[in-house]
Amino acid sequence: MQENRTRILEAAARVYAQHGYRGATTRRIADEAGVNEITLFRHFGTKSALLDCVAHECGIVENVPPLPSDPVHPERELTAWVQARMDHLRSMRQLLLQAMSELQERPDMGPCVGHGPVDAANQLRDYVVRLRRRGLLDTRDGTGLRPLELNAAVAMLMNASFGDAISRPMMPEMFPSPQSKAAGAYVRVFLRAIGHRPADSDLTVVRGSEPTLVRGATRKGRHTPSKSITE
Amino acid sequence: MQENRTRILEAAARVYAQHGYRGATTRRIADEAGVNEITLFRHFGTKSALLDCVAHECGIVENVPPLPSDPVHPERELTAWVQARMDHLRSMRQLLLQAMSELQERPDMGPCVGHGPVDAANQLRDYVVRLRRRGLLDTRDGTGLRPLELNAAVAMLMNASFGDAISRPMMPEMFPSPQSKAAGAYVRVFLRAIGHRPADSDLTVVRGSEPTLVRGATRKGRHTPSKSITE
DNA sequence: CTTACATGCAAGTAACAACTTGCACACAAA
DNA sequence: TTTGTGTGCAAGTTGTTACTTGCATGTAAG
Repeated sequence: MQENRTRILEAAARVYAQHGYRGATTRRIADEAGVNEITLFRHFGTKSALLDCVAHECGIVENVPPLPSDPVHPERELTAWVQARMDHLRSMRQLLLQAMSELQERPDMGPCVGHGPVDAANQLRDYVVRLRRRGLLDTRDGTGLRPLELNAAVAMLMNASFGDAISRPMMPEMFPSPQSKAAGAYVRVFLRAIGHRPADSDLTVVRGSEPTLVRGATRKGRHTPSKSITE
Repeated sequence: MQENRTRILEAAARVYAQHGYRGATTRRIADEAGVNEITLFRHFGTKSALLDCVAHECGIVENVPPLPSDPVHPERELTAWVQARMDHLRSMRQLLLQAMSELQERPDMGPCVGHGPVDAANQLRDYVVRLRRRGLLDTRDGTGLRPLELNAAVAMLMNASFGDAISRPMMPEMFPSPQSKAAGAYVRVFLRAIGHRPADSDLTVVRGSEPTLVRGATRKGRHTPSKSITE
């Protein structure tokens, strides 16, 4: 019967997200949980122990489906992935902000911001490498991006989704609207930046009279197929 | 002789940036300022009044030089601009984090995060419009970016610089290294995404055998010269 | 010199936060 | 029934915070 324990943990996460460490008083947490303040101490001993538990149990959510190991339709796949990540980030917005602002003073909440973003960036980098191996990227000399720029592009897409999820509520004018189309727009900009050349099956989607990129020299860039983009 | 007043204000800004509103106790601020705690009250009355002053006087810094109204060398100009913005953001990192995390609970510090980023985004948008008017962007049908994607590209560059300045210390693996080359990399990715076609004078810089983008159809996109990219 | 003002120091108040202790009640397993 | 466990309630302790009052000091202008 540790129903109360989880109630307290969830309440603590909510209160912490809204008020920060110092503002998350034991009284407020107990009230939010609908539990006596003493019960809280009997379960967790101290306030910091309680918030440590919160930090360690909030990082395990991360139910964003991974990018496919076999790229078929990059725009569709990336858009779904970015959208899922943004939804997830939005749901943790306040908690992330608090954890980030207090990370220096109180590294306990570190696991909360944790490795999620870093893992996601690595995932995206690997995906781009796969795209390149499949010849889906334009890699002509003088045109193909060098590792530095590819990493920059990855960072830009990650920061776009992160910043959109975190900052849009406080400065909506800065972000593309409507919000529902932002993820797709970020992905299209990203693909264009890394020189994505749609496969033949995708060319039917193109609306204009001319294809998006110059044809020919199609499989020329294959000379460095196994090179990672980590410099 | 209001030397003490400014000393208190600066100390309050530092302490607030490090500890947040609740953690910025009057005692800590007074100690940091090397001033008796009572002096603080005699000057500002209350703690919240003091921090209000901090919020209103911290927004007036913003010494980032504007983008040139007459684009000549976009990569160079944008890189300098982005670099200056990142330096500025880095210097306000902790203060921004605190203000953002507490903005819901205590909008007093709102002026601190304020309109800086929004203004910068508008500046960048205007700059892109000028680039397009000058025919420096590839605007062929099916290739040129629609307003949604242009806004997305702008948001991505803004968020890249913001996220780099704010988040790099806590997750360095996510960002292109070395840090000193990040701004330039973001700008190159951005320019590539919005279809920047270097002017003839810039073509000498291109290292490869082929020019970056297809020539011809040079001034074709001029049919909508005055259209803003705000949809 | 005197007046005014800014500051420092000592002491205290009222509120609140993190806990503790002691006792009582309910309920379930032994 | 007994025993243990989880919970609630009342009250109190200890420390901190925001803020006040009263008084003494230095210093610069009149």
